[in-house]
Amino acid sequence: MKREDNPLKSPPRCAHPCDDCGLRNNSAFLKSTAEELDAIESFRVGSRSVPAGRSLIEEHIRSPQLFTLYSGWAFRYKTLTDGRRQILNFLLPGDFIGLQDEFAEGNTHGVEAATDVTFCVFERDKLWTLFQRQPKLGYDITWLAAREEKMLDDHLVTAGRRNASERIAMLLMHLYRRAERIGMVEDGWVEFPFNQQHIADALGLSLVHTNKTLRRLQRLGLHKIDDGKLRILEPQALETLGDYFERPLRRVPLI
Amino acid sequence: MKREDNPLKSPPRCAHPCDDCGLRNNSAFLKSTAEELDAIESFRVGSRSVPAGRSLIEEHIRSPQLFTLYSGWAFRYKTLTDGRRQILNFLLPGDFIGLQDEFAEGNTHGVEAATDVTFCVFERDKLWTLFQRQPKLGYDITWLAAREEKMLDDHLVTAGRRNASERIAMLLMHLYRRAERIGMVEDGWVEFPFNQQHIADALGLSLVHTNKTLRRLQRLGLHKIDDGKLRILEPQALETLGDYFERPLRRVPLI
DNA sequence: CGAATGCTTGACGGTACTCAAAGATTGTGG
DNA sequence: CCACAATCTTTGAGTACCGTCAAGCATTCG
Repeated sequence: MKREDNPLKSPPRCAHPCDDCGLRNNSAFLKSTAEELDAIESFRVGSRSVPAGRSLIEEHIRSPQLFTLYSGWAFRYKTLTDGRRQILNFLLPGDFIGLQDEFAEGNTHGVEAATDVTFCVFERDKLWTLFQRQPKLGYDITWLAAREEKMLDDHLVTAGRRNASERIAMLLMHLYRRAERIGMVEDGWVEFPFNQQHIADALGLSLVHTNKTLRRLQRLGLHKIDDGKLRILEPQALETLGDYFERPLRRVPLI
Repeated sequence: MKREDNPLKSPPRCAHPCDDCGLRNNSAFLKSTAEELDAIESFRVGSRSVPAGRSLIEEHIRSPQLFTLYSGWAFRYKTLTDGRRQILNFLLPGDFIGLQDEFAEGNTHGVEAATDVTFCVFERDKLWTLFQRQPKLGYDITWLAAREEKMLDDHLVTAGRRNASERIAMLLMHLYRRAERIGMVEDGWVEFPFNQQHIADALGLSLVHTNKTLRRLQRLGLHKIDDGKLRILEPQALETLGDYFERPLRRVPLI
């Protein structure tokens, strides 16, 4: 008998085997075969939790492990030596974490929990074995990497070529759509555990200017952020302003 | 008897089989086994050339093919609907191109040749077959994707958190180091087929401001750009200014 | 030699940054 | 339960970095 808990709503636990994984019932993800689940199971070495504000991966230290986020919000970031921080992207349940430093010596990203998070842990050294045993899962991982690169492309366009209000419009729609896709929206509200410094660091803006721009869009009635939750009031207006239209989202593989 | 031409120096031609590939003699790349070469060979459907300034991949059109750049410089970019362009990254021989739109409907990047380029063409539909037949090559492709994502991370930090001179310092060092790695530096000079508009679009700056900043760094004696070639005069100064230190570069797989 | 492309420079303006300080909210300990 | 600290948000003032506009110059090419 499966427990089928939903990590998005109930307190997460992931001690159970992958074929009983609450996230896998989510319609945003592709189904895996029994053999694939088996391979994932032996790739996985356990699960961990980290409270909001703490690190999953310390910057500049190559983690010997890979993760799949199971519940909560996190983000990847890098900092310059004088402390300026850039958030690279935001992580939601199902996101596969850590592939980027497959080869880097130092100079790696950090990953921080924005809410309390739970995640599955995989041994990096077993990655190659996984590719051998189940090429399909290797293909899936590549697919996930390509998808994340695509998101980075969009963020780079944002940071490079959009002005402040366009940036904010783009980010809000992006995050909302992604959360919506995996069923994290309830009554039009999404959990939004980011403060204005996070938004500023993601968009390459200063805190003050972020505040003023955010406030202006909210006064215009385009969105609302309240009590750690986000609501989109005028999706079309925000999409047009940000010149950002989320393409139809396919089902995504889950490792 | 192998021809062993060097695509970096002599006029490129790639009608010959992969085990006779000029690029594979380059010490920047990992050696492949005979079986791998065989698999790559059957994955490949031919080679093509495109003159400077023309497209390898049209923006917004999902290419049914994947490429490996064989000779020359190219770049990936995206444009907003009002024409603002952002260059996402630069492509050198050995770079694998097109994985990013593995799933995107429209909304894809464009790829343009900066010099005359030659590249190998692969059938996207055969990618999965390749993973099955040679998981190692699948692993390599993932590796390449992760590496490119890492470069995007760095560019995002640049666009988001560095000022104009820091951006330029970072970009010049980045491009120089990458070109150097595959032996494209001769007497301290690298082919540099980019105009100031390219640099501006890569860094998220205006043309005018790019010009003034570039000029200032050149007057300071940090670098020289002349006749389509770049020379780094003060690598340390540029690295410090850009807060960007290229990590030791490993050998890279070549598909 | 005129057109096209790219580089350079100056003038001016605005978007976004910095500095500063005052609310608002939350958490903590006495 | 209140006081105080800590964190985050908000607002104002002044500034600067960078963008836009405009025009001149250099080089290439047909």
